[in-house]
Amino acid sequence: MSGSRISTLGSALADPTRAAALAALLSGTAHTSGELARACGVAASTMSSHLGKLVDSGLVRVEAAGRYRHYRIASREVADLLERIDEVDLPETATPRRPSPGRDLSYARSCYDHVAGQLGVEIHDTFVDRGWVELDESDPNHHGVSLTDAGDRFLSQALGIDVAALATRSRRPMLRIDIDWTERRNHLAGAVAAELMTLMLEEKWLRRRTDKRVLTVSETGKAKLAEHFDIRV
Amino acid sequence: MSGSRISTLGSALADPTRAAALAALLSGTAHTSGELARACGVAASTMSSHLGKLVDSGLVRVEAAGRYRHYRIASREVADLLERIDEVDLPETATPRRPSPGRDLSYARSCYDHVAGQLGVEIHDTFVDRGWVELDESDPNHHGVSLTDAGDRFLSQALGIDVAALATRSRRPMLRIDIDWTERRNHLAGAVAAELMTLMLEEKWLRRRTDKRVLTVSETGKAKLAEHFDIRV
DNA sequence: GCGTCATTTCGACCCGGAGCGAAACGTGAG
DNA sequence: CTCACGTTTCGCTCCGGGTCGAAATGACGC
Repeated sequence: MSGSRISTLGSALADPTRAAALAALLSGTAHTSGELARACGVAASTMSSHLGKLVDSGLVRVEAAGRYRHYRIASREVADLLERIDEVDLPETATPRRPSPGRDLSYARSCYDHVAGQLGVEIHDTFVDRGWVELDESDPNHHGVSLTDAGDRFLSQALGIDVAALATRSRRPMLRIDIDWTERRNHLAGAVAAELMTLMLEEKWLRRRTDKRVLTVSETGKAKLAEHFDIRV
Repeated sequence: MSGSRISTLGSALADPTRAAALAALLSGTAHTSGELARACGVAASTMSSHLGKLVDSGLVRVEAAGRYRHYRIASREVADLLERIDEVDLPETATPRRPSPGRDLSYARSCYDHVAGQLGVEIHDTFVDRGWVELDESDPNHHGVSLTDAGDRFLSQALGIDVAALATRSRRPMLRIDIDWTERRNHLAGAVAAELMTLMLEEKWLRRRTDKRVLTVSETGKAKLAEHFDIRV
């Protein structure tokens, strides 16, 4: 039955060490087996065993690279799922009141290759409010989100992102919306969102912290976010 | 770290018996401890232990009812998450080619309280194609989906569903879209979708099979689906 | 070829937890 | 009150799997 699928995936997620490895990989960057072993505080052999299970389960994919092996999350779909699991609201969990330490840590973070967290939500809202995105009805079977002319203009003139060029060199969807309807917190994903985060990192608006998923906003970033998105950090 | 949340939830899902119990509960109806024990083929004491863990994890909620105790999925959000986990495409899993036995079994099924599966997708597509739903921009902080006048008219005239009355007696969102962007398969959820499925069951368009999640389309249903939604089963 | 280094495989240990039956608890019926 | 029945708790067994160190494998550089 379908239940066995759930338990199989659940088993893969059940171990704290594997979950820590996945959390590290959720930054979107690949890591070697040794890096992950050190990061999670276990022996290399232990991490090797865990990574084997994660690969078998289909959550993680591995590429040979000389004498190293690079592990990464298998797909954006998997990354999205893991983020959703990480954020789902479990009613009975006595809600450990995470506003205190949680606010700063979760204000901005990366989800695979795009910006999520509160900052991701605010960027999304700006795109919607200013009419830079619209529901794409052109193809009846493709209820996606597409960039408006105004959105395209903003990206090229203000940020120097050439969406047309991006489309030619990347086959993935240009723009998606990762949605959490129950929380009414959406953020942008897809190639454009990935490019946007890359730019923010390269231009040093954002910096990765030691925990690779957490992003901090620099002084430059505060100014730029206010200038371009009217976001006050 | 956030990883521990994932592993906690993973542990709750890791056991096949617990997964089977969750699958049974995903039909949206409540079940007693004994029913679930028989359905999953384990002793009552074993199921009691599993249900205790599921309640502790926040996935399941329980209500005392005389000398019975009714267990149900904790929230729609949890049901949505479980459905997503159940359907996520794990690349390396050697994709067991599910079209053969999967097609019939998954054509129509219930997800908590609304119709999902291929039929759910087709109903959603009809609502979109005919302009019965639209992106709700009225409240800038509420990027939901709302029924258009045409949609409201269809529901009341063709099916006798009074959306205004529904809104007064139910505080939950009238309409949501459960989205799987990567698969481009969306289906309708929310109070209206729940009411729609209830009507289809009462009017015997659909019938629950022994596996409570699976729905079969009756002859009446085929005619009605063709008439109202132009869906050929 | 040989040493080095990252990684995986093997063997041994041990703890968590899934399973059952029996007994205890709680509620409803007579 | 007492019995019947659904459910939970307890005590127990047993298996799976997470952990490590040691040894084997595979690549690179000299």
